[in-house]
Amino acid sequence: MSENELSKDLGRIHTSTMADVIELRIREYLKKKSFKPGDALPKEIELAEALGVSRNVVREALSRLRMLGLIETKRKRGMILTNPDILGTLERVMDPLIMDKDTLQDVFELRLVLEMGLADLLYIRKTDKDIEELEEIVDKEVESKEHTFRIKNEIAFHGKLYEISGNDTLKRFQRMLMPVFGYLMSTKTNQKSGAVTHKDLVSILKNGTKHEFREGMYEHMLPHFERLE
Amino acid sequence: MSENELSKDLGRIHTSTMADVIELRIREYLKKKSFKPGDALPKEIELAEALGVSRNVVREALSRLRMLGLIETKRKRGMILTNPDILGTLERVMDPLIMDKDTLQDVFELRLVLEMGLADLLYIRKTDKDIEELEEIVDKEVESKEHTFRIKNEIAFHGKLYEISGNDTLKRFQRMLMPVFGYLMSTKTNQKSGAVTHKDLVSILKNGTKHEFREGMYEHMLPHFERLE
DNA sequence: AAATTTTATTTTGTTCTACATATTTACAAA
DNA sequence: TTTGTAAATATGTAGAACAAAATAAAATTT
Repeated sequence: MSENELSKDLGRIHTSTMADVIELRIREYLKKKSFKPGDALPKEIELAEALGVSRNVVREALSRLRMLGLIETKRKRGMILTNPDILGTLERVMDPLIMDKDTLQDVFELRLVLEMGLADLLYIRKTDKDIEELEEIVDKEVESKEHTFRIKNEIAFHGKLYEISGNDTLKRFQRMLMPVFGYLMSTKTNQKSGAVTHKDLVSILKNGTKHEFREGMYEHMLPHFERLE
Repeated sequence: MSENELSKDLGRIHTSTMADVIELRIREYLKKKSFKPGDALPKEIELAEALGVSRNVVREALSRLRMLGLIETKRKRGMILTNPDILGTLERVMDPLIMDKDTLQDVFELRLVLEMGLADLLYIRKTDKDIEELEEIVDKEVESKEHTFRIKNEIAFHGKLYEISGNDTLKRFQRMLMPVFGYLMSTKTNQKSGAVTHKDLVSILKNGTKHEFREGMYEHMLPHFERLE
């Protein structure tokens, strides 16, 4: 692996392809001209000629922007700028099996941070109906001790919390983080959960203070936090 | 805008292009065959033939995967799967000027959640040197009351907090959220900050408890939280 | 004159061919 | 064993061509 060492020391040369360049140029162009959603972009041929590349290259770049949700194209009408789906691309790459170890750990911690920071939104937006639904979820917990059920229930409980937050982006984000979290859990031996149970958390959310909830959540997550350093 | 209303009610028809389909198919293929980073992909022509489309379409799809950091290609060696840069694409679309209102609000709240959930990591990882650096930052605050300086300083302070968290992904994520936050701040009239200052927070982080820090951060952010509902 | 149908036009979507370029592989030479 | 050279090969880029869809314009009917 001395070759790898060497390339690390020298720094890999990064010969970017035309599509890379053009993608950037177009994005810069849109920003510079302060395009807003709904505005029409130049035609493919115009872009190709203006940039001095083939239509093929332009299309590869545009294909990327289309994936990002930055633009939409209609057969004859041309292309228009659109509100991007900011999490759409994240979903494509958030796969624990292909992520490097450090990022995996980062995402694990990110989830803990989110969970701990959720309390304020919850206490602003929780309703009686939400509490009822949470109670339903935790009531089912005592019924089964089966492993697969426990996981499902874990997901249901925490998922519901994010739902209560009333923040769709946050909720979707959490749904993406879940597989990563689950993957790491499955690789680690010690899986015991904290002293504070889901049932306890619901009880606090119903009658306790925000501060108590935060402390409870911390205790609930304690085994995870204790592993950090 | 009744047309827009109508299309919203009916649900937009989603005529996906070949590149969309092929991109998905290739991603599914990689997952199904459980490709790992370093594994070589089939050649472009092989993919094109196997999928029954032109090489061009395949290239548009591959161009997307290349942008996601999922694959890397070398001139003759072919393509290999790589550890994707999970935040790379987020950076491309996290622009307050083109995001829709709801997402903007979601991201605003997301930042509050992160900030509130940060305490645990901070208390696990803070060092004396970190505290010193924070003190340096807040010391500069009293010097100038200029608007641009205040913003810069705000960024420096909160940025340093994320740095202390020792989580690169989190830090990078925060850096992306910053412009969104800044944009929303500039549009809102009431910009007064909380009763707890940066200086107070540093003092707590130095000598106080985790719990006190959380309460302090909440007070610091109070004007933002009060706007929520 | 207004409404409808037909035709023409335009722009993206897709395919195909061709060639340039870089890099591996194999082989030859020092 | 190392270095240099040539052949092979996969990707990168270009260009032409046509299909398909949606608009705009023209022609027709009412």
